[in-house]
Amino acid sequence: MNKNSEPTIHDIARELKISASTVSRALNDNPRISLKTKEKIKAVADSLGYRPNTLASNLRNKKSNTIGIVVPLINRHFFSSVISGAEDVAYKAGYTVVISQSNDLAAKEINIVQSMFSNRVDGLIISIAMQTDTFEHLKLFRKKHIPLVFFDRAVPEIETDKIVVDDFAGGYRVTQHLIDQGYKRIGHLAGPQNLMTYYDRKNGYMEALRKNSIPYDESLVIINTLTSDEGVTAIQQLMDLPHPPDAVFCGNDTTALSVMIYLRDKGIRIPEDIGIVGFSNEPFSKVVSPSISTIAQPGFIMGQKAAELIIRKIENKERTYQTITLPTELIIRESSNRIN
Amino acid sequence: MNKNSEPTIHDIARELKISASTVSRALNDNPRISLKTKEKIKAVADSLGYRPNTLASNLRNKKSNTIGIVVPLINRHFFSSVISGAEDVAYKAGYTVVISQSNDLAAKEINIVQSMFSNRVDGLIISIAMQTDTFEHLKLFRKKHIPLVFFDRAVPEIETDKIVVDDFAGGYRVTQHLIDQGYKRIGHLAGPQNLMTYYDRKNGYMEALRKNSIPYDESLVIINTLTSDEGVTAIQQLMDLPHPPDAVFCGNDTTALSVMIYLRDKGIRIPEDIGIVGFSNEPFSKVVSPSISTIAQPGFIMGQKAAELIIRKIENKERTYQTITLPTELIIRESSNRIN
DNA sequence: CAGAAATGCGCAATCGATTGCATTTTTATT
DNA sequence: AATAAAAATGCAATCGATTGCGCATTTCTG
Repeated sequence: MNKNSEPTIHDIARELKISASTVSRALNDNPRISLKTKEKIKAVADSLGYRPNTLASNLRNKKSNTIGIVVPLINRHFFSSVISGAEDVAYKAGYTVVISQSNDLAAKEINIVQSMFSNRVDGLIISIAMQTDTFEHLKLFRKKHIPLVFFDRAVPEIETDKIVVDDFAGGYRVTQHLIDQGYKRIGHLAGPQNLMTYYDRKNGYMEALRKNSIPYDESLVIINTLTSDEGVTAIQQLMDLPHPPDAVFCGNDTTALSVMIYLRDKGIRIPEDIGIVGFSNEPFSKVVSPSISTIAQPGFIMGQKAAELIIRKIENKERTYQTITLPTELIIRESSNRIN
Repeated sequence: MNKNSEPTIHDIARELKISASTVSRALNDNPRISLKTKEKIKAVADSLGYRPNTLASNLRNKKSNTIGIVVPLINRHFFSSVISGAEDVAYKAGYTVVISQSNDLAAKEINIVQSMFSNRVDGLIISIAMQTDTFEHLKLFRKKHIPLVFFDRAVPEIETDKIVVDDFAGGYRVTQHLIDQGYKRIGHLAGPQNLMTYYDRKNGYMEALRKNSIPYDESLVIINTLTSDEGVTAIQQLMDLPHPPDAVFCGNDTTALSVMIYLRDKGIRIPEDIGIVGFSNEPFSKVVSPSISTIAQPGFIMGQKAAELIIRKIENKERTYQTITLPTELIIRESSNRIN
């Protein structure tokens, strides 16, 4: 073997004066090779410190054993949980996971997806960027029959596997819970309505009102991008109403928190005076005081399911697509619990 | 070209009745090919929907343009921040990032690292698992001259690039701060001492005591793996001492929080009765009540630096190793501030 | 206008592992 | 012992892109 390069099956073959084919088969436990030969080969492989070159193997097998994951931002709890869950399953199934973040920019997302294609990933798991509005880069995967799974933020017009949470039910349950707690005027901080997730949450909210014969009051619903600051602006606006709300369903935990801090500073008690519920069950929601009632989205499980699904597709060539809707869980904490 | 497989440079060559070499050179803008030919080739490549097969290219070039990152757990703010920063830099430099998590298990870490080797990553960025105590799998990278960068949790006995935070200074500053706040008996929840990070934090703590002529009391220092539960066990043990501490420097924010919750339930006031400081500035530490004083570790920046460093090594073959120590920042919040 | 120099391109080997088919070796059978 | 059958192994092509070397064509030089 060449001095400064890795040993290959040919080096092993030369050492034993046999052919590389035999070495390859032996290392893959092919029954056509006798046990005795296998043992000799494995011994030499060990002594040479041989490690198979996955690149070569992948090229020949036209399979990279790699799954691509694209998220808006790695450094966000929900997404990193999904990644963690997916990595977990993928690893156990012998797959490597390559990860990129779109930073919520369509241009970067397109780049990433194409690069993953060139890297011949066996499948792609993606939650699209907020900005993304063309989908040619994703249709490419469909066209080439490379498994594609959306999670959380899916593209309705692309028919493929999807894993989402039941945002509608989540919004519904939050609202019903607030009603059950005796709150009468329930406001809602909603996210961008072009994203199905936020759209569905709001619809769930509206449906719960309807079911309880509570008239829908548009002035109680504010739509923004749900940042901390926008939460403050929104709650100010709500509290300035002639009839301010006595409960607010916040589109995420971030705004729930900023709303709570604002109200606390105004001397308004939570949950006695105003009930607050968030969404997503961010780690902090459990530990702030008062703790924030919220909807748990099973990020880790979503990741696991996404990986399981895509691996089934990669390996079985199933041709039917499914949309898995994971149930959400309402976690009742202090911020909305004034009965018990 | 074969019906159900991707077009290759040979397909382009056949189409134009030229050789694959020319196509390859044209697509790589090799000056040996005339402009006219290049244009023709690129036109055909486009019309065929050609995408280079990175696997083949990587095999031939013995370079995967891939950087491996191994962290204990993806789904943790500090680590996901590092990943995010590293991905950012790597992407801009044309590298793909593959990620795995060791779950703090040595066995899995060894597996992952070997698999990354087989995948021929061009470099490896790693923060070792708590459990890891043999380093052959990492020495392999050194032996083969594949760039290796440690971040946060480094291995002293392996000479390579390292990016760490100044844990010693962090521990020192936390302790000095508690002393400045008038706390007299300062305990410490330390992490596994085989990890330099925790070892250094503890040494910083001890040094600050020494500088302030406070005798070191071994019974005030508890070493465990800093989980939430172990935080509780530890604080119980400390409070059961004949002379319990009036302040605790917790090795991370997780234990700081569980300690605080335990004390609160016991009716002990923070920071009046006991001062608490954590480490790492987890997102929740700012928003819990009382908010937790802590040490900020610049995760995103560490990731960026790590990626920059490893890319320089990959591309320049620098042979000198450096240890970059990033400064830490003491963030004083409510849990330890009883003077102002 | 012959010869030199530059330009443009192709041949074939290479990267390392895999595999269909062929060949050799061993074992079993008559 | 001869032959069939079974077992073990080798040959050579392949995956797709890259590149050193060489050949052919064009352009330049004196």
